[in-house]
Amino acid sequence: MSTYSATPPPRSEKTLIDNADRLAGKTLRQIAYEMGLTVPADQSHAKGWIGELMELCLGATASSRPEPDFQYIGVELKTLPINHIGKPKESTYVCTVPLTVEADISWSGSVVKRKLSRVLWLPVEADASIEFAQRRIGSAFLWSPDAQQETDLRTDWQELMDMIHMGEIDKISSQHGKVLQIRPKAVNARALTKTATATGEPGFTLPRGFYLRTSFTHNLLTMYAG
DNA sequence: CCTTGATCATGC
DNA sequence: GCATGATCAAGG
Repeated sequence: MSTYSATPPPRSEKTLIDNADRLAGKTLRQIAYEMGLTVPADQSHAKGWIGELMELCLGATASSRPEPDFQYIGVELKTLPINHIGKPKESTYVCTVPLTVEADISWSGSVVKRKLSRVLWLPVEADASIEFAQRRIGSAFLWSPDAQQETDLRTDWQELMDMIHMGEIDKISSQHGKVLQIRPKAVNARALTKTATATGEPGFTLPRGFYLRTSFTHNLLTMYAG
């Protein structure tokens, strides 16, 4: 995505919020025009476009590294597609699931915890009845997990990672996990990656990702955007 | 209508 | 292939 001018990386949360506030109420078409870009005709071939546009507008820097989008202030950016009744339309991708056994892996050292420790949530209209370019950005809010959310996330993460370390990745379905689930995250269903196995021999399985359930992000909306 | 499993684009 | 940004689309 090339553009006239990317925003400099924010050095404070206030700067980030101020920048996000200036996007609120604007349509994708307006924002794209200001950035010297064109809105894709078909979102099915540009699934991550809104997120990438918002990264440019807000000065995200992490690129494709497993680090927070705003490196100086340790904040992750997540767009949140909202349907016609104000609920999240899709689950939220968090990060890739590590499938090989690694030393000293713990919740406190996990990528899931790091990424979710501080998040700028940016609601975006996503109802099918609204033309893609006419969809508006909503009011962003900064979030950190409260005690209950942290417990739920840690419990799910631990349970899922325990299964992986036991070589049981192929027993994990998307129904595991109260708030955090594991689902495929691959180029297609034939993709393979190395995984731990019960015998300790290397195995191969479909690459997976951690996702937040829509019930979880809906709760965030009611807590912060209500 | 919602969830699950599958998929699209991009940079290394 | 892996990690980022996610949504699509079939079936329950």
